[in-house]
Amino acid sequence: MSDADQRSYHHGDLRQALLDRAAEVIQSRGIEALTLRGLARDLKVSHGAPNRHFSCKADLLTAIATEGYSQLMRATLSAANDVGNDPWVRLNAMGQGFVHWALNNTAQFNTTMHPDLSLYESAELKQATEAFRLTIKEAVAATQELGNHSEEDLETLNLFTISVPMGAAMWLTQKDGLATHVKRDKLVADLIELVVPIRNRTSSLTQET
Amino acid sequence: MSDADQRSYHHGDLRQALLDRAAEVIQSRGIEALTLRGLARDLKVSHGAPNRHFSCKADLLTAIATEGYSQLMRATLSAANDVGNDPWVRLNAMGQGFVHWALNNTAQFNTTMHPDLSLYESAELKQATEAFRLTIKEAVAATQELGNHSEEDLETLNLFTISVPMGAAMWLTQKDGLATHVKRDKLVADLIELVVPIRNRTSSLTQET
DNA sequence: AAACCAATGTAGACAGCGACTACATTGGTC
DNA sequence: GACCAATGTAGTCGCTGTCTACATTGGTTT
Repeated sequence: MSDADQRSYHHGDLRQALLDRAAEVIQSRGIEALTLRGLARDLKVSHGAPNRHFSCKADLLTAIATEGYSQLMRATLSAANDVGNDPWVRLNAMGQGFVHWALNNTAQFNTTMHPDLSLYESAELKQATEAFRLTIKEAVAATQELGNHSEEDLETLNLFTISVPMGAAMWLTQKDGLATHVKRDKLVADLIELVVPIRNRTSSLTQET
Repeated sequence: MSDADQRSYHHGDLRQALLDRAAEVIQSRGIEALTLRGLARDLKVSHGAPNRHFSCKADLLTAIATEGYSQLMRATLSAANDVGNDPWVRLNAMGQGFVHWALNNTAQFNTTMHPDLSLYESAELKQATEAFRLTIKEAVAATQELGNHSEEDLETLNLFTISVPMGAAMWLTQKDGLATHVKRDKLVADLIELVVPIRNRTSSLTQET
């Protein structure tokens, strides 16, 4: 027996191990092929062990989705904070951050957006979803106050701004997606530029005066 | 026994009946809750009957998705043909047609975009997907030739144009989506206007001269 | 009209799965 | 050291997908 097999009766962090392994399975064989018993086999625990952490399969998927929205929010906010205080530049970065997170975490992204989960009515997932939406909405509102599509209804502008990264992520994460891997970063940058233009422009902070 | 029960040994059109019932089940209980045996029970046929038309569950979902892309293409082309020959006006109508089809056929839309299906590698689905993409791409190219974002790469512009309806459909078809039912049509129209503006503008066909 | 046959339905079997139960082991707390 | 909640194990049940053998049908060929 190798050292790896010398586990104690308790796994230690089975919950996180299940989440991690689930993402791998979804990535390679799809959400439908994910089974709690399969995860248990992969992690060398009994078939009932996963139920101690997730009451059912939908509960596991919901946990992945909740974490997905949380990571998505962190990724977008992190991208914004990397580029300073200009609301336009920040919003642009957030759009790119959204798409890049989706492309780098395909399985989690797909699970996060799985339409079945809204039927499960999880309070945690709902909260995470709302928190993310609010983050985007505030960023959009900040640019609108500076004159970005100032004549548009905020709801419309918000939907527009969030639809482009979402739609792009949907198309690009598909197999045989619309773009090759090489030019992906430039494509994403050019795409978001069409929604939140920041090139050939002095800082809005100076324009603001 | 009622007349409805006086069926012959053969169903008549079990395949289409399965597809229709599947959409209903997905709508009300989600893709994960869809079972071939459940469909068989609902349609009063034996549990093995669905296998004569769909070799497995993935095959059924793929058929729904294939039909979904086909309907999506017809819906967008139909919307374009309703508004004449101006490429901008047509593309605008196609965007709205996309979103409206998704909102009116939520279950089919969700199934059509199900990420698992790309793992199944169906030739028919691939063909339907490509046909739809080509339809959009040609419409985008037609507007670009008339000067719509003429400086942009066609691939970027295509992704932009198709991402907005896709992203909007994803958000709006979710439970607790971003918009209420009443203002939905106006919201969609305003949204697409941001991507393919046609208001306050004379016909591009006259501008073309 | 009778024979034929591919399409389509039925019935049974099997392994795998989700979900539940009773029981076992652990580590921390009084 | 006793206790106990958290966590893992093992067994069971009904349901599912999928396969196989068999039954029924309608259309085609002769």
